[in-house]
Amino acid sequence: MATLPQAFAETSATTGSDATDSGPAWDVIELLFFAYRDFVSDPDRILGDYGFGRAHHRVLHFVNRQPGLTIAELLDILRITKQSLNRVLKELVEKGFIEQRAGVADRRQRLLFPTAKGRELAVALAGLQTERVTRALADAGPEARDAALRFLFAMIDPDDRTHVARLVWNDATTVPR
Amino acid sequence: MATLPQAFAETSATTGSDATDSGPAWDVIELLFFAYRDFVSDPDRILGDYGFGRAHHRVLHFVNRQPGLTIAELLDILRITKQSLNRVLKELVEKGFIEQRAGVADRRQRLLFPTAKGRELAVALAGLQTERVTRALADAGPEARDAALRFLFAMIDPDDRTHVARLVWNDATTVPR
DNA sequence: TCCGTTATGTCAGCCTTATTGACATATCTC
DNA sequence: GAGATATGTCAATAAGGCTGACATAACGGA
Repeated sequence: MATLPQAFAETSATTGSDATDSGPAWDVIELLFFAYRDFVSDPDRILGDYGFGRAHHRVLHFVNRQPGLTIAELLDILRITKQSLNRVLKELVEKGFIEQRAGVADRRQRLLFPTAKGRELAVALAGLQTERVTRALADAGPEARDAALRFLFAMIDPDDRTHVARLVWNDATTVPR
Repeated sequence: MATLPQAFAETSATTGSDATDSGPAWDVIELLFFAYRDFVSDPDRILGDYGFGRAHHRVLHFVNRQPGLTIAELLDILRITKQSLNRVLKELVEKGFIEQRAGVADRRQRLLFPTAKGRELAVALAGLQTERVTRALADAGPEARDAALRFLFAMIDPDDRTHVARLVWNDATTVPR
């Protein structure tokens, strides 16, 4: 299991796990920064080969995970403007990684689906990140997994948690209604 | 304590905590995305008032945490080019949030220090993020804290962990050598 | 059927944050 | 004194975001 520096244990023991107002949580803030910095850096090389960036990755990821996703749902997940989304989405469609189909019940909607090529790339990218995650979980000890997931989930805006929970844990694909 | 959806418990029970190659770790990947998305969004409003962006936040944060930081060290932490750093750093200096002093032993170095104003802003921004972190840790249960920290630490590139550990847990300020 | 609303697309312009490449200056070290 | 190092700077470019305005098609209720 991962060994943390002595100073870590001290801080941990001193402040305990209570949420006393003992100043900023520098350690958590910084570890989140560094963890995320390295986490998103993995896919970069592959993405470069296709002329894609991180924005494309995010779009492809969620379309792959929720086939039939609408533009509006995607905008809500990514929290960007439709103009920004449209640029990267257009490129993903042009290069054959994502397909659009008109909604069945509501034909104004454009439902987004990954192509075979799109699924492949999405899974390859997720694979890279999974390597890091898996190694980290192994490193952090068996009991860390649930705790880490609970922590990450609790970091999300309360209003959004139901929505996120549905995205993350419902395998049910978003099918044209 | 935070209640996770039924599906979470099922996945958790099914896959256990072993690192069997059971496909991409979609849940961890996505929770990291959502947690970080909301985590960095908190300071945005305040930053806007000063005409600053997230890049300024990162620079100010680490200078405040490591007074006497050199340009080279900052570049290594942020993983950006010196040109990118210089733009935001210049603005932070011009607006009186950061001061530069020549190194004592090596006068080529520019040591970076926060001003009183700089410390205030850095602490205010960290305070916002600490609120979220504290609430999340409380939500996730007392035993989650150490596990979450171990997980985040283990997500960092192995080569970088010693360096990060020094930054995060050594309270010793980086003093002009 | 008509009308207001909704889902999406698009044009134009702008900002922030990053990049590469080239070159300059001061200082350190041998 | 010579080469390496720490930093600064100019110029051009790209990626990814933004606001605002306007267009189109389809939905849905009166």
